[in-house]
Amino acid sequence: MTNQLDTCFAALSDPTRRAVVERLVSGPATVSELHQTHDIALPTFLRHLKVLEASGLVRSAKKGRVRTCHIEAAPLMEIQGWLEWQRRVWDRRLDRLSALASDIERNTQ
Amino acid sequence: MTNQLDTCFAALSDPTRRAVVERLVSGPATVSELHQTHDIALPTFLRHLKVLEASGLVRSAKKGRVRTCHIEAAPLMEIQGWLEWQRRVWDRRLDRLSALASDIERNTQ
DNA sequence: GCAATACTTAGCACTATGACTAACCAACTT
DNA sequence: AAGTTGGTTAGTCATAGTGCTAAGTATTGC
Repeated sequence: MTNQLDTCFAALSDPTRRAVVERLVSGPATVSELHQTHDIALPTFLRHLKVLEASGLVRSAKKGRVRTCHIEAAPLMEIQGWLEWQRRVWDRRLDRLSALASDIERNTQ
Repeated sequence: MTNQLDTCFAALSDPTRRAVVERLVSGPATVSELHQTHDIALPTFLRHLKVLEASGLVRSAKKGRVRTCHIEAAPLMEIQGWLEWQRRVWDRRLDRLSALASDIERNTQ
């Protein structure tokens, strides 16, 4: 069961790939444009792009000999959703704890 | 430069480890409690816990022979922050695009 | 003190990841 | 048509990650 969250989190665990995402949120770019700012061999960089595509975070299309990449919002939102869920549970727990604390305070007065 | 984001995203890319986080947001638990619900060998499971600790997402303390784990909110918030940042840039871009679209519409009328 | 409990360490196997080079293909340019 | 550009494939290497078993340590309970 290889989840979308699995591959997305994995994709974002690499600084090169996060940099690509950071670039793509402000608009599409070609492979060479993206590659320019990274000091690694092109084939290596391409593998990073493939990881991003496999995760669904990035899509691309080839026109002539140029491949243009753009970001896909949905997977990012899925991650946000997961985090939001954790935060909610966490917050509820803190609430319970502080409620408990005031209870104790009241009873000891 | 091994970033906190690197290790946190990597930690969360594994379903076993995400399950641990999901469990810990609702309160601390011991190693065996956490292990119970996972069908893997204890040493293997312990390595997952170590990955979580190394990332800063989980802290633990040993009392007697029992180790109790709890979650740390800060790293989760750092991830949320990064995502939020991407979303903001992305949204701004969409705004610019739709503004451009209405400009064109106006000019062609 | 002996046994059970709760981890912990060490070591092995296998797969996956991230880097490289070399060579290749396909589409523009001149 | 020949060369340049933009991307791709294939193959190698080293390291890191995930699973296991077996054996060890340190508390706790009887």
